[in-house]
Amino acid sequence: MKNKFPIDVDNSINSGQVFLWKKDGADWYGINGQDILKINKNGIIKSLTNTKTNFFRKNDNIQKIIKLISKDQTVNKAVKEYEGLRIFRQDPFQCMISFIISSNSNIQKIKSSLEKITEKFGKQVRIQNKEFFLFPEPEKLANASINEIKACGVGYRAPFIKEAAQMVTLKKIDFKYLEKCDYYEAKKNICLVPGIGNKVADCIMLFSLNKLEAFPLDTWMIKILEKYYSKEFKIETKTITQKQYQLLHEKIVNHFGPYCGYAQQFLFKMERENNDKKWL
DNA sequence: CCAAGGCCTGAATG
DNA sequence: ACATTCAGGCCTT
Repeated sequence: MKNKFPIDVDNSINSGQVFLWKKDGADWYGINGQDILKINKNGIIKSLTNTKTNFFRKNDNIQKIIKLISKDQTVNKAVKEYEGLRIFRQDPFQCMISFIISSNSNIQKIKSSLEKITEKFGKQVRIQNKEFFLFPEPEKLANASINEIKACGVGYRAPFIKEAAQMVTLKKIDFKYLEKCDYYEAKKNICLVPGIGNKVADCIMLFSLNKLEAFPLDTWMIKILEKYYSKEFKIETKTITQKQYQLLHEKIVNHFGPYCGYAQQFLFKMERENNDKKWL
């Protein structure tokens, strides 16, 4: 049986949601927490450590989701252009650290920092004659010194990373719980971590905690809202304040529906590509 | 509640 | 060359 909605692997990987993926020939290899994933040219995903994974979010009814978000004409255009773009379900701890690092940075730099972190703190493994570094366990980063973390090029975010890892080891952040509770409760909790504000929290929730109503509002999305949605979502203030972010999000869920996170991913991809932004 | 400024870093820009 | 700007924000004042 052929999948009517195949995943566009290249575009999905190059859409700013994951950073530790490398292409080798026709195959992609990626680090996902303590797992190594391989996606072949036919789009078949496999865990090289034989771990159960739902990286491709196979429970999403993508047909229904795309139908719903495509009611919006701009999203509809983006969907047609990047049909196979998908949201992955990644390891929450890795996702959290990745997006703490992402703030006020750029994709190349995020990638380089994360690679250094895996090389310095992650377990080295050899599988299928290839070398990999897993993502470090929370304990490892929680016990690292600020300077060791800084050596990975993360700058002032180093103490955030350490403290975030500590909160995970101390169960002040419990990903299992955050997955179960609703969007608002999860957000309230995750924003207690230093270095995590509205935008980073939304990324973590959308990409790793199964919260498809998360709609990360970064500078690009604000530009998009101003460009295509100046009537629907009027931006009142110069900078997006806490209050503004909340109000905007409510209007956005109302407009795009409960799967607005997918809408965001399509819009973001489209606008970045239109501006010739590099992903690596 | 909002605006403004600082912040690590390194690639890109002038 | 060398200085300045900018990059998928956050936090403090």
